[in-house]
Amino acid sequence: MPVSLPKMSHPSRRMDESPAGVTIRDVARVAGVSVSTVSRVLNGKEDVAPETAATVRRVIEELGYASSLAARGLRSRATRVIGVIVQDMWHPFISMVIKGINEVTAAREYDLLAYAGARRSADAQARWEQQQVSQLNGTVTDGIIVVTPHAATYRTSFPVVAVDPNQANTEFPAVISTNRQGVLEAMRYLLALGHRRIGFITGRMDLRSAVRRFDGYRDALAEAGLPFDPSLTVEGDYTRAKGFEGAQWLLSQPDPPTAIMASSDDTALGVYDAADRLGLRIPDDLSVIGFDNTPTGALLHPPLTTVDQFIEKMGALAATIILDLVQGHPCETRLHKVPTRLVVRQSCRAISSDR
Amino acid sequence: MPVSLPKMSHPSRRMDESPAGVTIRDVARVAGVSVSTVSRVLNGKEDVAPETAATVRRVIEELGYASSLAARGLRSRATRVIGVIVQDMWHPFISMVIKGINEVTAAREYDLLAYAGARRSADAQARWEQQQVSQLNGTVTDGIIVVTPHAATYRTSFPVVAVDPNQANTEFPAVISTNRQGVLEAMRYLLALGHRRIGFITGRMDLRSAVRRFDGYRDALAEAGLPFDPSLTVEGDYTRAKGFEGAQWLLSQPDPPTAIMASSDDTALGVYDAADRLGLRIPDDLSVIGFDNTPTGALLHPPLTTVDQFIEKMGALAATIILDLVQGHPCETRLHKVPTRLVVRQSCRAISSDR
DNA sequence: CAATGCGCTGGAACCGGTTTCATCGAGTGA
DNA sequence: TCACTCGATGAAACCGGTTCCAGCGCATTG
Repeated sequence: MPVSLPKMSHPSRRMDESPAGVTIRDVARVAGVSVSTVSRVLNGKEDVAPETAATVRRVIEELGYASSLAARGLRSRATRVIGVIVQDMWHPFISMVIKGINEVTAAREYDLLAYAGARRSADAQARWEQQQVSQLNGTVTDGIIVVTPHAATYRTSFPVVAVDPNQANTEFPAVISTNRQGVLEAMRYLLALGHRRIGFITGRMDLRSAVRRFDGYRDALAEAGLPFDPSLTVEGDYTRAKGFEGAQWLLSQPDPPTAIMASSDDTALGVYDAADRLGLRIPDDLSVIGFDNTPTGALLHPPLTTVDQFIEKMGALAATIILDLVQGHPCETRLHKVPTRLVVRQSCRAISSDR
Repeated sequence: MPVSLPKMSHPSRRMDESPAGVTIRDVARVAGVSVSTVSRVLNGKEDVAPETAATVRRVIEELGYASSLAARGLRSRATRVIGVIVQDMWHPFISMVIKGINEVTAAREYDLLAYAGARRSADAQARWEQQQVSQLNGTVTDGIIVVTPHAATYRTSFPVVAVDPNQANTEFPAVISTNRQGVLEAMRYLLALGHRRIGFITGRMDLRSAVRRFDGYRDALAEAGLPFDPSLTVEGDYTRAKGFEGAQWLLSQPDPPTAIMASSDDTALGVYDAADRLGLRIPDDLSVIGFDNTPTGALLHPPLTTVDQFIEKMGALAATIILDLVQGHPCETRLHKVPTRLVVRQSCRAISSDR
């Protein structure tokens, strides 16, 4: 080993500062082998002498070395990482999707990386989303799952799957739930209980899911031969506050509804608030159905009847698809629908026959 | 432009496949400039002719180019990304911490990247955590916030902050809440209401936070001159199920407690379950206090009195610290405490004087 | 008119890994 | 003994960017 090498390297690595931590070259130097050999040991290649491998492994342990994710992915197109691009990591829906994703990725020994950007204007969001996909992929992740409400109309050269996208026809595979069908079944249940005046509070109508749920409401009325009464529908945005507002308006009309179909559990929560404020008892004076089946719904008094859209299952399905895609199996179908199911609890009651 | 270049590049980039998407070299070639110039435009350097910059920007737009996060971070030590290392991204506590972090990072125009690993054995977890910190840093992120219950005793050369760490003395700055003080104040409240037999359900006792809360319980008793009765304490693990079990055991004792201090809101939820099962009414027959102030606590019947530990604020504080660290401002104090506050709702009642 | 300065640009080194290719030494069969 | 094979290893190219440095053309100045 030349004398000049330590002289050059020590001052710059030990004394001054080590901004990048310990690198593969440090390991190679200490172990007295080349970087190639260290790399081979790291990746478990066959043709390394056992005792050499042992030495290298010991040095790696001593120095606390870990290979840089970025540098690795740069050359060899295979990090074992799946990326998820979201807006709000803490939102219950997204949180549950991520949980579902993680269960699948963890089982197949992939790591999970969720990316949330600094808040931007609404129109910049779509471009940003595409940017992130490009930024992460080809370098940091093997495939990406997009869970933002914004469109996904651009094309990419690497695996991407969308969960609950805004557009119906995306360029890449999408996982959605049967929004229309879910509301349809909930409505049939209410109609079977004898309800005829059923109020509806919409979701964020710029989102496709909200539109489809509204479709389900109207289709159910048509199916039952009831007219669509616009005064029984108010616009919401999936939030509790809007649910409260909307329900209060609906229930203070001259001929108020006997049941309210809410577009989300949060919205249903707002309906509970309004009923409480107006002195109405659920389900005696008012039947309520939500949508999502979030954990809190079961805790309400009375427990909320709701449409389960199996959010975790959507995430799990998206993860399965992306992993198949990553491993080269092409995806046959573009649109994957996860069926919804009505969860009957105690927030609805059959209407008395005197009406 | 030589004829051979397009001939060489087209088949390999357009026809066959483009695994890496469009690179900076593609942009340079199409725009007729060097990669250096494209890089300068990307980073908004001054000394580029306006018309050249405009051309490059147009080409970037046309090709939908986005620079690779990994490659960029490799050379220039500055991605505007903060990393968060967690176990379960969907856990309410962690979810709220992330929300708090994101509010600060977004305001200062940093992106956020949460990393969750494939599930590993408990002992492998600590090593894994250190691995991830090394993997991400120096390449992908500028600084890292660790939000895992596991220790954090290793040393690093780059900015790391821990939230609610298991160990009291970590190598790097930590953000914790005043667990002992929080229970202490809750207990004073119960004692002021006249309760003398107060049950306690612990958290996961391998976690420091649980130990400190237990300390608060005993200190409050000592302060009031009451003896510590071991039969009034049962071990839990922060979950609803254990809360149910523990409360059921406590309440079926010969001389049951009139109030139960639960180590978490989830645990308190289990206490509600047990009370319901045993036909006890809250707060008439039993007073309950939780810890955390999760959103669901306010939805319970009756609304849960609990100790707010300002989880979001903990995240925000951690983010502030890490950003200061990243920007070179050294951190004066090691341990940052976020004070707790008692949130009084309707799950407690003054005990009748006949006892 | 030559020298200097300046705005702009391209070439090349570099970041930390992986991968291909070449080399070296030992064992083996003719 | 020599050519050949084969396992183990090191040197160098490469991934996609950034940044340092040199060079070019042109205007200014002594």
